[in-house]
Amino acid sequence: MPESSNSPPKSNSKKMRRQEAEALILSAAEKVFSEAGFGGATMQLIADVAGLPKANLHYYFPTKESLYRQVVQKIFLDWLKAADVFDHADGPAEGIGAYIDAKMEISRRHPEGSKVWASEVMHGAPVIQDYLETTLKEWTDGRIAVIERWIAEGRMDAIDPRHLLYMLWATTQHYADFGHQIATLNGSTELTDAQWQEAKENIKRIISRGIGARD
Amino acid sequence: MPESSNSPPKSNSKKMRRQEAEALILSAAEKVFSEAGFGGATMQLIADVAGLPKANLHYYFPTKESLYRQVVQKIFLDWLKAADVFDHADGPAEGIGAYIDAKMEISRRHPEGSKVWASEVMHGAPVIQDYLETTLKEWTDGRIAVIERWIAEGRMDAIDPRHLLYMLWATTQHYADFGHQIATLNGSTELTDAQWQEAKENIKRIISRGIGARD
DNA sequence: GTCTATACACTGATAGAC
DNA sequence: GTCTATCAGTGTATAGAC
Repeated sequence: MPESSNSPPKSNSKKMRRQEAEALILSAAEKVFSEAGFGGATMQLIADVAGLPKANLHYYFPTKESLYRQVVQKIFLDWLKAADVFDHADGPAEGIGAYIDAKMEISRRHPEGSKVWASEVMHGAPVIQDYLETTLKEWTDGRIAVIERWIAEGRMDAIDPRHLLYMLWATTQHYADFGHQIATLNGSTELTDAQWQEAKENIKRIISRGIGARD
Repeated sequence: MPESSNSPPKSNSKKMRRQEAEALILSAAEKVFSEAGFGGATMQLIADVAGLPKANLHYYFPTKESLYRQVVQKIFLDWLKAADVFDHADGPAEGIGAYIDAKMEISRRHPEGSKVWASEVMHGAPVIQDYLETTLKEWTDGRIAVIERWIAEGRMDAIDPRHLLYMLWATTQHYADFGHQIATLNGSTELTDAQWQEAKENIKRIISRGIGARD
């Protein structure tokens, strides 16, 4: 056995260290990109947050843009996965309610990702334009079909599904993207558990009644 | 009359030129800041868009940050002024409906301003934190009082005014801040007049019914 | 007031020792 | 694989001619 390239322990260990390093860098990058934007973020600052020398970042991610691209991709996939609750529901109040809960939980637990996504889209989606045109468009069309079925079945009013989805995205992501403004208006304090609960309940109630959900 | 500092024509002419130049620069800066973010924007690019040499920008605005500050301030004031329709209304459906119309019109006509504002808040409002704590807080408290009066008068359901306002801001500004995503999902075409009208009607209908407006 | 030329700092990226 | 030292390029800001 002259070949050692397949020896499991060493290979695994190497892969592990690489994955750990990449995850560490991606996490630091998400934080810095969300706070400073792509242009305002520096590789030096990301390296400092990750606790690594700057050159290591360029070893794992050749350019600043490639690092940013992976950050945005990771956010997009997490976000899509969490959105699947939409399908496992009988009617609009249940499905949309679960979707609001899921998205509000993301806004609360991972506001950085939401901000990076918002910033990317606001600047014309230079990096993830293809995702918008393919994956996001397909997901959206699928959800529109579900909503149209609910309408056809008389389970909710005849609301334009597209504008309903935009309202759901806007309202839930607002609590992440504009979290600083909300906290300031809240007496410069982060929302409490109870206030997050109130926010969810208010949104679900307004939208559920607003679309005439009857499930 | 040895003093000529008060001579109206010359003084006016000078002031006019200064105001014109400042307005030109502010307009170019708003555009560039909204497309590239504060960190991504360069004084050179703003100068090119304005059609002026770079040094002229520093003559009218000493630093990049001072220029950015004035852009954000201008947006904030325009936005506050347009929000006053809230008060000249008898009930929630009329007042909130007019507010939605006004904010959607801003999103449509001045999406750049909305994006700059969003970016500023997302990055922790480093420049306009004091506005959030004073002017915006006062405006918000005033509108909360109006909504609470409507609730007390039985003109709408007992919705938390704060979360209702956040929903209004989120939904209307989404059409500016995420306009690129919406256009992409619209077949890579900007929304037509009719689609903007549909958006407004859908939002007003969902929210008006969602809060049980009875005016 | 306006513009050209330039100073000075910083950034992304890399070379090369370990 | 990891890190120090460094380069080339670009950014803000200013000095000084006009």
